[in-house]
Amino acid sequence: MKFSKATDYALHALLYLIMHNADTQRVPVQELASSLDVSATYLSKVLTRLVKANYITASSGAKGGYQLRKNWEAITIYDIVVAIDGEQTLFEDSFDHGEGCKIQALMQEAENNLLHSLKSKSLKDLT
Amino acid sequence: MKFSKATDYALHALLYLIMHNADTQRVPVQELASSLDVSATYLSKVLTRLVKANYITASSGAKGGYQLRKNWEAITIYDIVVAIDGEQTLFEDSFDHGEGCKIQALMQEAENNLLHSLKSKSLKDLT
DNA sequence: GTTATTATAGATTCACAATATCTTTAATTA
DNA sequence: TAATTAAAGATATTGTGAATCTATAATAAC
Repeated sequence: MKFSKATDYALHALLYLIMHNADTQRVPVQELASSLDVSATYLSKVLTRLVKANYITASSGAKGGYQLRKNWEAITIYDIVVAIDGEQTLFEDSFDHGEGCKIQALMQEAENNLLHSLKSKSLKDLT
Repeated sequence: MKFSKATDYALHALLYLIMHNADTQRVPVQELASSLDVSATYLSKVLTRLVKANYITASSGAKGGYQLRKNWEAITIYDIVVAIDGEQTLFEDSFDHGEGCKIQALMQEAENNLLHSLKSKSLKDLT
């Protein structure tokens, strides 16, 4: 019952981009990695998922790096979590008790409260 | 970002106890394990945590087994989760950004919504 | 008391996924 | 062409949940 480190890395990297006006500038992963004091190649792997999901852009070559998209403020925390960790549900019931399983219903409701909260917050709220 | 199987096992074992009037009768782990089709020794380890936390009782020897306590209806799902998985927080921030870290605040709030929901449901809601 | 039954504890193994590193390749700029 | 940077692939490392096995302790029935 934990979020992944990768999600933590992603959120903090995004925060760095936001704080450094990276909607107009590009930031190489080296800079991000040393700022967070984590492995650059691993962080790169994480950020690539955000690129794939179209939440940030990346460009190779000199003066390249990662960059926020224009609409970055609207991206929700939920979006980031899903892009990194996937959509796996928090509670996987090993027992198939069918529709009426109250345990599953109950856990599902709790999880929905979490997800709803994550959906209600966006990157704008980090500023 | 998942609950443990152990919690799943525990909840379903409790449900079995509830459904079999185990507030007056004792149910050996063998019966529970075969009902859920899981390892008996492992399930025993899980249930022992509930015993330690005083949510159920156990007695050794012939005619022994696990039994609900009188006040079982008031036990919340949160209680069970904590007894099994511990109180570890869902989001462990690797970066110490101090009090003002908005990422942490935000994730904490989302997590609180989950926990509040788990606290608002009790074993009585499984009946 | 003896035997059978049951939970508990300890040690250990197993399996798998997250995390991390290394190396190569592709893209881009100067 | 040379330098810089992201992406991809392969592989290693690690941590830990899950599970098993064995031994011990407690209890009931006889």
